[in-house]
Amino acid sequence: MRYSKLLIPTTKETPNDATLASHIYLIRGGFIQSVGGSGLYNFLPLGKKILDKVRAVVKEELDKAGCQEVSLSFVTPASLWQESGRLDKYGKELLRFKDRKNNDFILGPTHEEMMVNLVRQTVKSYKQLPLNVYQINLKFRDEIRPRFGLMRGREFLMKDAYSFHASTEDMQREFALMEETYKKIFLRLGLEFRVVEADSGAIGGSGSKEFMILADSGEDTIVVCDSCEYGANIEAAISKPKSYDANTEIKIITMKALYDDGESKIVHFAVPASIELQEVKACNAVNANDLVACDESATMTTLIVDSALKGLETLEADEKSYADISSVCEGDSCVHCEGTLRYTKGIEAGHIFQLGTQYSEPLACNFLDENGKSKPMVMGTYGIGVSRLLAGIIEQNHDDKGCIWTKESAPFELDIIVANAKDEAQSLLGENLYAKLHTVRHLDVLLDDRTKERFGPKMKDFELLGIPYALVIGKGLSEGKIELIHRKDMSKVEFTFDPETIGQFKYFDALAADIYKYIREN
RNA sequence: CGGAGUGUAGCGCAGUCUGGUAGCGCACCUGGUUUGGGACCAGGGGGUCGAAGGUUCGAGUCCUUUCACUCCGACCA
Repeated sequence: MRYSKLLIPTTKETPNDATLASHIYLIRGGFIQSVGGSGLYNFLPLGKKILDKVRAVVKEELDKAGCQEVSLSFVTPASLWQESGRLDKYGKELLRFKDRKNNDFILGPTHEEMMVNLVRQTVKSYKQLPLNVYQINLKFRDEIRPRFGLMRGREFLMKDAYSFHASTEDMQREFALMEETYKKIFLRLGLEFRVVEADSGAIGGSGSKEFMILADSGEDTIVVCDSCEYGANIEAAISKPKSYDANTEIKIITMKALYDDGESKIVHFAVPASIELQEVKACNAVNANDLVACDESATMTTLIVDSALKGLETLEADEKSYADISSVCEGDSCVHCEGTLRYTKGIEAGHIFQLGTQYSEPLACNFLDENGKSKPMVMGTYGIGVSRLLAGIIEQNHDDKGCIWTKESAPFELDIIVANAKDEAQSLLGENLYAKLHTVRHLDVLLDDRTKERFGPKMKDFELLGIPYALVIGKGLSEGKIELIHRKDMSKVEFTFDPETIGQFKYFDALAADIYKYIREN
């Protein structure tokens, strides 16, 4: 494509609300445009192109794994959510509205209900199972505080897959297959990532794993082992139990636990004084929806003691129990291999869950087994934040000049920069190499043929856009030299030819072949 | 929802304290010069100053109300 014809509104100035590299460069590179409303973005031509490429990678790998793509209605009747019981539970993130007949609707933040509804109407027999259906569609979550551009928008593109099985074993087999499939997707996109054990949160279920893109700007803290594969979100991380003696100083934390039905109760947690309480673990230990800070209370009715202290403390309470509620610290030992655990930051870009029958039971998504007996289907659910992946790729691949897209995500494979588009020889070579590489060899080439820009801005735009290679046709031309620049490290390779042959079409083919070969082999 | 802040041209900002013709940089348009690292000269277009109400001869500026957005905390792909 020709730069002169494309809508690529790059800017020199940074938008004032952007702090994260991905946010800054996606806006400055003209990939996306803020809509003004918070957490809402338009995708401009280049952003859309990248989104489609990333989406294609996701689709290809899922299809290879036997998943089937569908597309669910974005607007969801509220009655379905009433059925699953989530309408009241989900809270303000769920955007609700009415149509002209005063019927209630929501914009889907996730689509378990819709997908279960699809399947329960069409699948009746064990012979039709297993089934894994997915869609890559918009989601809307009315986030309390959207921020960081595509990292946490209110409207975002997500791949959500749902699998349906006749047995837990078969669901677990699919869960493992999805884990492998996700790894392939993340590898193809050129991401450095880690699969970690996670807390299931609002989606529910057990045995969930998160796919974390490693980046300092990540919002999640993850615990990783330096000698084995073990990794876990800090919310779910465990370490080798530490030993304490009776003299260990103990601290007690008082919190208020909130429950579904609006009830709440004061709970006390006891952990070694040197260790932090892990709130998510603590919350799970009392089966609460949420824990909030509250004033200290001397009367202990409900007490949860960290299991590491079992038998060592002398605390008394009406209701006393033990649970793992302590935070894993850096330097702790791995439960699997004696290695040392350390913290790192990650961006949650994928999450896979073993759901069981949590949705199939209330929504009566049943099938008849070999004995003609009706049973709820066993489900798994698997998500990838597709638009978030774009942000993640840039968080991991950028420098102070701009984006550095990975091979499968780059908006173009090559940027042919004609340094001075009014120079006839330069322009001629640019046009002909473009024809040879793009039209004949099907390399995805951007021809920077702009006559109004000089060399400087063209280089700046190349750096900002993060195209893997630039071919610079400029001053060296009269000596038979053109340069290929690697965006990643800005290193240069020269291609030479006899300057006498400039203008003779047949020689372009050999040059184009050299360049093509070089790009494909590096 | 708690705390802090900001709304003035497409973007980034000044002007508000002390009321008196709405400005600057970038971007954009025209002409010319330039052409390997965000060029230069000359000319030009673009604003209900977030909104509503009030005070005043006169409001971007003062008063009241309201809306939106951003940043820091608790939730999420």
